[in-house]
Amino acid sequence: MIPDISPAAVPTEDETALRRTPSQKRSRERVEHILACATALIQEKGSDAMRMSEVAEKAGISIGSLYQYFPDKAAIVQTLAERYNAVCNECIAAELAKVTSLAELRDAFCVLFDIYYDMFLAEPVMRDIWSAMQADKALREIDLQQSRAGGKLLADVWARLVPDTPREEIDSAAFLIMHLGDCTMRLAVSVDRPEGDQIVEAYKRMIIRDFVADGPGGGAGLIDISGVRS
Amino acid sequence: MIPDISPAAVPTEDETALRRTPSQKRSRERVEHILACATALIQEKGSDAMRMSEVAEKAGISIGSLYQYFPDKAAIVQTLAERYNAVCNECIAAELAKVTSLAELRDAFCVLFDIYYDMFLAEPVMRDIWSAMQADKALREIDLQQSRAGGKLLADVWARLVPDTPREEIDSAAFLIMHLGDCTMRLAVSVDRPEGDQIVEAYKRMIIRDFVADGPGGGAGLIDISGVRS
DNA sequence: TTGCAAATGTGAGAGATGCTCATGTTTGTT
DNA sequence: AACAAACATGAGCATCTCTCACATTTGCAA
Repeated sequence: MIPDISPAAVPTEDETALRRTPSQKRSRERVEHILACATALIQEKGSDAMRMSEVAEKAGISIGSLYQYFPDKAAIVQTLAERYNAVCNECIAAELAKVTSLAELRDAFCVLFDIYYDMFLAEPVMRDIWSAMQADKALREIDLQQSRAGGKLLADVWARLVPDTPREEIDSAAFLIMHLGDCTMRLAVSVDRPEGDQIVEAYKRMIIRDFVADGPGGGAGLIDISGVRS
Repeated sequence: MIPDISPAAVPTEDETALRRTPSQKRSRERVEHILACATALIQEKGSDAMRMSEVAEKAGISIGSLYQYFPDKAAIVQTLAERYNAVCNECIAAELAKVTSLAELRDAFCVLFDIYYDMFLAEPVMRDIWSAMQADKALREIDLQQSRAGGKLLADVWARLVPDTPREEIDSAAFLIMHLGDCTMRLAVSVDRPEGDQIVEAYKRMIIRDFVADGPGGGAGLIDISGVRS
């Protein structure tokens, strides 16, 4: 049920963080191998404690070869992050593709966040990488872009279901929902299991209210509710 | 309106991160001075780029004296973070103290998040410190504790207003609300101004629905809503 | 097959930074 | 005045990221 998220499962797309695009087969495999070794080391001791010399040693290559492809340590983290993000976006797009009503949107979100939660639980490396990204200004930008990308997917669907709402408001609400979804998942996996489950459920309930078609402010609760002071 | 949040304004409380508790007046002042200089450097270039040698130089002391009081670089960040957190908790407590109804709770939250947002806008150092904390496992724990502390303040008030709700559910919902409030603020100050304002407003609307006394699921929306699949 | 340029591989070491420790100085107390 | 405890110092150790001059391999054309 959880999508395969291992580095090997997500082949080279953009890889904007690479220093040189490997053209020969040997070096293309090498890049994959480096990423796999780095992932293992991050899982073992965390990306902060992971040393570039260790990555090279584990991959059976020299430190110089490592830097041939990755301009710095952050580039490894960035590449892994982009691959994880791509997987997440595919999940989101797949789940939203079926939606044709607010009720379905509600259901899709429940499923989506369950998958998301399971992915985070199964892949501690994802958490570590996110932490590492927060410390670096350039990498933080990537995290924002990811929330924006997910938000756009949601906003496109949502806008069709509530056509009379200003697109700008939908956009920022969708952006916020996706970003806080991320935050919730990371919070949930940071605490012990039963509490983490409760937290995910609480977030789902919170968001779902904004997709409910009936009731006051129906379908646009997050976007426009009367009686709220600005 | 924004509380004074400069290091000097929040005198020594616990300072659990200090290596040695300064007993003489000279060294107590020195610790304050170190923190002030560190704050200035973080504001100038970020905590990651801040060098321990720079802190010592700016404070006019030797590198050895610096390490006399702070066991490592993270301890400086931690001390500043604890002080900021203390200020935030005082704000929360002050705002919640007046609350005697769900409607007042709703208003208190609007005010609280406005203050919070202004604080983040006025103090870029707070953002930087939070980023630095995320990269370090021990410091991340402090961030969680902060959300828990704020959540407890909220839960105590909330539990009185909806007495028939299981305390456990209130706790995790309150924890989540405070934590996501933090996340929202940091998101809001990471984007350009008008969008940041919209994001804060959207979060307030989202949370407020759960404090609204009338309407379906009134007063406990986040905690228990019928028809939600688990 | 041979020759050659481009691609790839190598690792010693330069440069930078967090932090220690042996030693010197100041403070408060008797 | 004498002494212990607190405080201050900075050269230097340990560690880590990343570079660069040089060696090797690959793909391809003659």
